[in-house]
Amino acid sequence: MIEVREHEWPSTRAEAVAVQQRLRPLVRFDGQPAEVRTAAGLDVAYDESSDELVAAVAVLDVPALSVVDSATVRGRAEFPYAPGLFAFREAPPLLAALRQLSVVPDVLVCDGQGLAHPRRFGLACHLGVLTDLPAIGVGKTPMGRFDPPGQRRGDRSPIRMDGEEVGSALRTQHGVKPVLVSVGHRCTLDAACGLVLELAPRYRLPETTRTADHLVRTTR
DNA sequence: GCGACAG
DNA sequence: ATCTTGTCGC
Repeated sequence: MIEVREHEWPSTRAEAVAVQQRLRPLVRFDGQPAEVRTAAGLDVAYDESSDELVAAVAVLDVPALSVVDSATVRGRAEFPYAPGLFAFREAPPLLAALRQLSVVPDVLVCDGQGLAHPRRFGLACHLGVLTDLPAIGVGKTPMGRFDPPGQRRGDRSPIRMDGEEVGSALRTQHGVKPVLVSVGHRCTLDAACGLVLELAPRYRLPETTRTADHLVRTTR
């Protein structure tokens, strides 16, 4: 079973920023699994009220990409959405879903950013640190700047923020808009991109997030 | 002051 | 995130 690190959930934005700065040094870049046999996709969907939500985790076998475990949780958003503070809204229900898994995945594939974040501590870093599981972020909307990568599957270009490289714009399919990959915890950028390509043999997004996404919209 | 701003 | 028609392509 997944053990979640002792942590606190702030009620104001200023406190939330302080929590990020406190947890940021705990991000590690070593300790990757020798081989990824299972990968978890995580996603959250909201109802009309925008505070009632469904969180889901789907664990897929790698490289078969078959679903080996999953969990869903219904709940309420306790923190308003704010750019840079995304994790305080989505991490609580996602952690609740992760606790329900009977299979501990080798890596968490998060919907959003990892180090490609204003304080280098996006959702993927947050979930990675709190569970101490390897984690990566796969986003659809850029937070940093990058030159368009080549048009072929596998082509990538560095994402930069404040002059430093924080991730990769990765083309998962020919001529399709790239996804934004960044390290969350216990992993390298190269390994993260390699994994995303392995998880996205046919569509733009990894099968992990596609499965989790399908799960949250059929659970409402 | 103005624009930008993961999901 | 969510609100939504038609359209192009496999």
